[in-house]
Amino acid sequence: MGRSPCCDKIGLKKGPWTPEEDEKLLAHIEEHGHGSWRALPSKAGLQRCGKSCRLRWTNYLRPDIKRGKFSLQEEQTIIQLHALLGNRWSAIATHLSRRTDNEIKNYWNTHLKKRLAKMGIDPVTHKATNGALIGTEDVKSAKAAASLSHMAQWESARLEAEGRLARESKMRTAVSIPTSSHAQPTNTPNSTSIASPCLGMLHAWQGAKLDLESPTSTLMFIGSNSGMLPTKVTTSLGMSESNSAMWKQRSDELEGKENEWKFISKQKMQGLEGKERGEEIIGCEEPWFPGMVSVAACFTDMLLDGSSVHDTSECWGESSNGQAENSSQVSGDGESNNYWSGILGMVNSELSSHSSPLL
DNA sequence: AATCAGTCCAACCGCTCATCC
DNA sequence: TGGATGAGCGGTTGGACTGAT
Repeated sequence: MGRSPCCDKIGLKKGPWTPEEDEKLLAHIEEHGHGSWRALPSKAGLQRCGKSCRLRWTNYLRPDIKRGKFSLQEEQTIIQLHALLGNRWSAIATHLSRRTDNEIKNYWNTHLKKRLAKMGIDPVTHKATNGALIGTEDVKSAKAAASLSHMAQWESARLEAEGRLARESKMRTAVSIPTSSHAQPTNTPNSTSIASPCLGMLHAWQGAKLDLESPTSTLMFIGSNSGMLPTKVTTSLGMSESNSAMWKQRSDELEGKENEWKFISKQKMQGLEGKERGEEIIGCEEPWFPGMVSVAACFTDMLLDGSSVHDTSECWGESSNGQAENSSQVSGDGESNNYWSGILGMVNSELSSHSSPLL
């Protein structure tokens, strides 16, 4: 079963990377792109296996990686997506701004999982460990839980479809980008990792606007399966036209971010410490896409209880300020307590009572 | 100051999937 | 069609770091 480790070859180094190795890898990728990872080490003059080079690049050296503490919104997004997707870190990472799957996985295992467990929530099932749903024990909640499970499958399938679209798009982009020493390395994760946090949702929205029957469209699901399309909602995700413009603008900004590529790489090459430079240049504490979590909260709110579908444009209006107001949004009217409001409320209260390092 | 336990995270390993021939 | 190969993903490990005793 499986192949022998690629690093078993004699003479290949393992373990922590030295600054010199980082510099070699960066310089080579900047000039040539990574091409075949297996062939890269010899071309770059590294005594490493290609796999090790790829991991070092994708998890650490890539200039578009955002480092540092996770914001509250990022935490909430991770929790929500984990409830929907499970340990599919790469899928979760596509919805978080420039975070690597490895970083998200580490953060989940070292912080969020423990925090949920501490609060009496099973980090695997996202249910209270006593088996009862948070805050409720009635039939309605059980129904909602069943609904969540079913809808999570839909969402999972939708995300997979998005992923395929992203990969196809990336391949097309890689082909169309002119190859030169100044071009972004082809076939790197950057083209998607930069834009993906909102592109997934954007695609869903755009797809919904263009084709209401799209299999990857959330609207198709909401509309055709439950018939719950809110009348006040102008798009699948409850986006007003003004917010549509905001999204368009934001996506344009995202594309502009790619232009920072070479600049950031060069600064790293000048011997500046990667972490500091990365934060200084890239790091805006503002969430990459401020509406993301609010939308997710509204979406999951709808997932849990179709009857509670409300004017989701509220979420968009609120989300534009980029603040973490989710708990108030998803907490509902008090009677329709749902899963997310339970989790997010508890997370927020936990954070505030323990003076979270994020605050 | 020394020791220990807990935390954090970069890196590795093994597996699966996709692609090519 | 099936084997070989490349790439990606998720689980796990090990060492550095930090705080408590």
